[in-house]
Amino acid sequence: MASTSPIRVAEVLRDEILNGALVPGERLRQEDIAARLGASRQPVRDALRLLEGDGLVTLVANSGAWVSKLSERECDEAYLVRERLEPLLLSQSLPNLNSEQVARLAELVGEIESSGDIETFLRLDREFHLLCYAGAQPGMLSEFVERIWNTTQHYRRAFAKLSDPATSEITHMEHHLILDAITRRDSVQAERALEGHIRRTRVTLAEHKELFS
Amino acid sequence: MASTSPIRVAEVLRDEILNGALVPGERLRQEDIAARLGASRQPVRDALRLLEGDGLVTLVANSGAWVSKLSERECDEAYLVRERLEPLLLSQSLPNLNSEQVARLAELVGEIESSGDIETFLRLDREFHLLCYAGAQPGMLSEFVERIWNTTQHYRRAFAKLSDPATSEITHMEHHLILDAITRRDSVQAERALEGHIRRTRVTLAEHKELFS
DNA sequence: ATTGCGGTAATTGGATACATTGTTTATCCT
DNA sequence: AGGATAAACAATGTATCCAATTACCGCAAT
Repeated sequence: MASTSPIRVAEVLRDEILNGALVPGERLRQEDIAARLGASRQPVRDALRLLEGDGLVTLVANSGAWVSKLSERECDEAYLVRERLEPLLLSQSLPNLNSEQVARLAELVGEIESSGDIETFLRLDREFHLLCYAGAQPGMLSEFVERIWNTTQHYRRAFAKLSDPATSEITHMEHHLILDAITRRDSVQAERALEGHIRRTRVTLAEHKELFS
Repeated sequence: MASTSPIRVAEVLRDEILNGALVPGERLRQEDIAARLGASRQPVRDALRLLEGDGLVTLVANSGAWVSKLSERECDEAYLVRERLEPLLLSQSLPNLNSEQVARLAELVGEIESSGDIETFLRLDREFHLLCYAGAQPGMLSEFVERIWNTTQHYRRAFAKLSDPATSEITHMEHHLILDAITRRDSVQAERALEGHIRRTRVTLAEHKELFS
């Protein structure tokens, strides 16, 4: 079954939002997108509604569409929610993670540590965290978590750009601790390590108000 | 600023889904809705996308739209997420709840206890819980919570229909305990009482697999 | 120089017609 | 009678056009 135009258009726009080609606050004109992606305006409108549902686009009736921005408060809230939901998702995933997945997680921890540029770090970091959750059944919980990852992507990129080496070192240690608990199948410890990692990131992020100008 | 057709159509459909006029699994034909609500098909499609974003409608490309169903597992997951998120939301709300709101909560606890029919109970119960959160800033967290309340509405109705008096008595006591902690502005206790209430509901719900036939 | 108002242009909203896809029904063959 | 295939039908997807709304620009008044 081929996917319909709105879904394809939404995927292109979502990728562009996540990779930084489209930035928060940027205007999205239906006609521009339609011309660029070779569709008519109707499917583009449909696609924008899909992305609105994902929190990535803000539609204003009779005015237009914009890539969504997050205020500092909203970003802090996103991290508070992550602290609550991701350990739960990890606990659901852990019993079902197979040995290949755990081996890949170990590789990722190493690769993240030696990653040289921001984009590689972001990609690997995302892969690590989402792979931790891969053993869980798809559903509302994983949708919420993915939604938060997507809506905070821009701010994680900006944050990574100004992180100092000491903070990066802490991040790497935290990843090791999460991995260790996963490897030992210690769900309680894995949840605690993950919650602490997210909380420490939130607190560190709160020291950089200039990200939200 | 008058709201546009898709938003109005979505509101009507959302109300019908929440009040039980439309039930999970029911087919939603674009032409039927368009004729019934006096719009053309385009705004109806838009509205269905909006409701899809809310989790209330399931769209299948080239096939159609249905009121979403929840499996037993999904419903359990929704309650697990509630256990994590609603105490957080309550903690954000509590400092800002004013005395009128707290007085209304006290009224509601009484009204819920003396409610005679299922629909009144559902309405008041919902009002109680959402009013507990009214002091929090709108954002992702409150959107997630509202989304869960809406997607589980049908199952809460079905559950309320077969609840025995002993379970109802426990529910009323739990409401009292939540109210007491709120009245005293004891955030830690309020969160605990709420988490326990939700968890006990989840566990009780899990004993009724027939709800998910 | 600033503010307010009116008109116009740009863009979005919605209706309608045609295209496409999936399901159902009818027909043919074994 | 049962299965396979083709045609018809129903519903969704998309293109196009007209309607409606908002934002912007220019001009006049203070």
